[in-house]
Amino acid sequence: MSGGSTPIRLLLADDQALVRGALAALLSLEEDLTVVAEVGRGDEVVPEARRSFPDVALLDVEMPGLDGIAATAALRAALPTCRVLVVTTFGRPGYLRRAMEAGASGFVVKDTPARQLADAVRRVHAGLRVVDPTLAAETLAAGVSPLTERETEVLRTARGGGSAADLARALHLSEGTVRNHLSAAIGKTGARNRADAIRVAEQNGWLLGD
Amino acid sequence: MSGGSTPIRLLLADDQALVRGALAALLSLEEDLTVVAEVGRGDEVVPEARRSFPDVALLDVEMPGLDGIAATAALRAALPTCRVLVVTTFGRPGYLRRAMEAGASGFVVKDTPARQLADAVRRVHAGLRVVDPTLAAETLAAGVSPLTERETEVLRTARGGGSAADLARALHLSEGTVRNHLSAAIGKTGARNRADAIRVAEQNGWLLGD
DNA sequence: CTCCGACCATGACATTTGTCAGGCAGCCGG
DNA sequence: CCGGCTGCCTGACAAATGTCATGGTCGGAG
Repeated sequence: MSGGSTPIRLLLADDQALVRGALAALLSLEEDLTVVAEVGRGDEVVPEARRSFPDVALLDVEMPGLDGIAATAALRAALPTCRVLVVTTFGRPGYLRRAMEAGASGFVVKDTPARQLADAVRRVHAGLRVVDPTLAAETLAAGVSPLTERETEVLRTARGGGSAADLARALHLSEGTVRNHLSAAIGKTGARNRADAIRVAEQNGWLLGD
Repeated sequence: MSGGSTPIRLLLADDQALVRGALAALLSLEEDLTVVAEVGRGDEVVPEARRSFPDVALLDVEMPGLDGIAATAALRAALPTCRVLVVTTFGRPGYLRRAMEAGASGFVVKDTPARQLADAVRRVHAGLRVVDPTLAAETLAAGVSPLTERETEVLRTARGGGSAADLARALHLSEGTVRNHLSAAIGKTGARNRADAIRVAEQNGWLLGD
């Protein structure tokens, strides 16, 4: 399969060192793959990529510094020839959508069989797109976020657990306005209360952006 | 290090197939270690262990079927000679305490360096205990759960997101009583409201039991 | 036995939260 | 220009949530 040609150069980004190292070990077993860089933070992806010039970058979504989606966009801008394969724990529908919009070539969840990962890397490197079909269906079903910008912002701030008055102060709004945005979000998500709405929105990946 | 003696037999349990496979690849690089079984659910640990007789079991905490703590206890009861090393994503203070109480010999979080994992396995196999020192300190600081049995039960049920009336019906209590338990929990956790209290309790691993 | 403390349970009360109708600004198609 | 639409903001009202004082039960210490 690999012949004698140059191996595919990989960059790994995952905040859990153990997983990162384990993935490196797994992928290094393949003759046609070589891991040239590992980082543990999203904001280290581009600087490291500039040094090591990988062909494919495997990025986790949940990372400190910069999330995997933002890192994808930054990397695509800095090194357009480098393909991105997003490898994540949670198959949140919105994650897939955002990742593809940011320029990722593939999206794989961490409970896919280990043997398929190397193939996914090869396909991405060959210019193909790789997505979990089940997840793709869910993404289409869930659709794009129904939340308006303000609603999203309020929900995101509300994750901290503060009261409506706290949110109002943080966002420079009236307390009533905050409650109204929350109410709208509750209605749109089909939730029963504030906490529930936050859960639903998070599960669908609607709280990602800035 | 390994010489010519029999290698240490390992069982791996993690719900994320990719991580499981990657860990297997990582550990298989060591001459004195051999992975004899892999499972993706907590309730498969004991049956599989009865077949393959591992020397050390690496268990994740978050697993479907049976959580890693319960699996630890079950495995210790079924095969007392098999040591358990818990490998988890979250360094929740309560997790460590519960794991050790359940009979685990070691506790490692997934952002420890990959190279240390094999050593941890060897130490556990040799009868030593392995714990992340930072986490051990946090555990002592956080102390044992201050929540009473009922409070814990109410909080756990409240995770679903239902209203106080729903909880009252589910637990066969008066609505006022439910609110009172919640209020007590809020006070003890230092939280500002119900949702916040749930977060704090979860972070500390106080919501594990049945 | 009696007291004491811990836990559980309950209803009354104040605060917070969720809902609603309505006002304001921008934007688009006619 | 105008009506219709969407999103943002606000205050008033009803419903939920959180707090408190109180009483009941059980088990251990004195």
